[in-house]
Amino acid sequence: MGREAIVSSTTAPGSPVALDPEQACPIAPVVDIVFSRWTTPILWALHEYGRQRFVELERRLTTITPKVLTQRLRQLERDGLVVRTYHPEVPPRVEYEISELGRSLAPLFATLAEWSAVNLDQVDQARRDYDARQRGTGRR
Amino acid sequence: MGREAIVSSTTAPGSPVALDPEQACPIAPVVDIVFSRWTTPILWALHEYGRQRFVELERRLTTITPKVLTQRLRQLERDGLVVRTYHPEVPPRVEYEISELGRSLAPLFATLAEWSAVNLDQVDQARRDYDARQRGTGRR
DNA sequence: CCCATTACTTTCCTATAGGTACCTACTATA
DNA sequence: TATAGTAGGTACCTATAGGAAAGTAATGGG
Repeated sequence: MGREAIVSSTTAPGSPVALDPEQACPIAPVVDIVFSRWTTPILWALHEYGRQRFVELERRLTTITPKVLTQRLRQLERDGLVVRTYHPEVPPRVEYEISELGRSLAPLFATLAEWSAVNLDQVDQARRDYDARQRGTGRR
Repeated sequence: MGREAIVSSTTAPGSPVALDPEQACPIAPVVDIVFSRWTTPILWALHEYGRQRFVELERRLTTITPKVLTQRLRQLERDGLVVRTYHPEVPPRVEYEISELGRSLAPLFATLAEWSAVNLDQVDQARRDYDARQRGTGRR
């Protein structure tokens, strides 16, 4: 999600007040941090399967490239959501696990999983209905 | 997020089992539907401020273009999360509101807002710490 | 006539996350 | 020697969501 600064705040009377980004959508920064193609699955895997090595994550998240896995893990480490532990061994041994802060996302993930289980079918159905409608009359 | 089909499922014994996308991250489809640059703020505004016209949303979400607003609203309508109501008037009057299905996202949004309020500062702090560490020693 | 309102539409461009393909370093083992 | 393991690094390319800028249609009012 974008992160540009938006100057607050006024428009003509009677029309909606244009809001600064925090009020426009206070959850935008979290969404930006946690939800993307690979960040979410990485966090999910660490939550689900616990502490593991780079190559374990790589295998588990089958189609991810080492490049992207590295990038995402670095960012997650920087955000404080993941802890990286280096072991001076050969072959190299580096382990990743969810941090305290990262673990605080667990209720959120649970809510998402719940919503997914209960409602995704309805989204699919809505899409089918919408597409059928589009094939009939045009938009009004 | 990507949605490519991944063939399940086996690797050598003792190593993590590569999973199909649903098990790899069951929340990925929801994330794909709900969380993006403009989808999330649109849903948030409709939840927060209720039924409103295109131009009201546009003004509220200050920097969004009519093109993108239209696209996102179309997709949200298609997903069944938003209801569009056309009024045969001049000037044109079209209103958008959250659907039943869309309203079921409210607990999720509340959890996100809560996490945001409580934890974003820690993310900022973690980033500062990480960056300071990077400026000191290199990575080990 | 011009300007205003509303809800879009169209064309072209940009930014960036991710993808592709190759590579490095350091052992350990056959 | 080659191959294996691990954790990455580098250069270039691609796909796509979003951005920029122009436009349309149908009134209504000054």
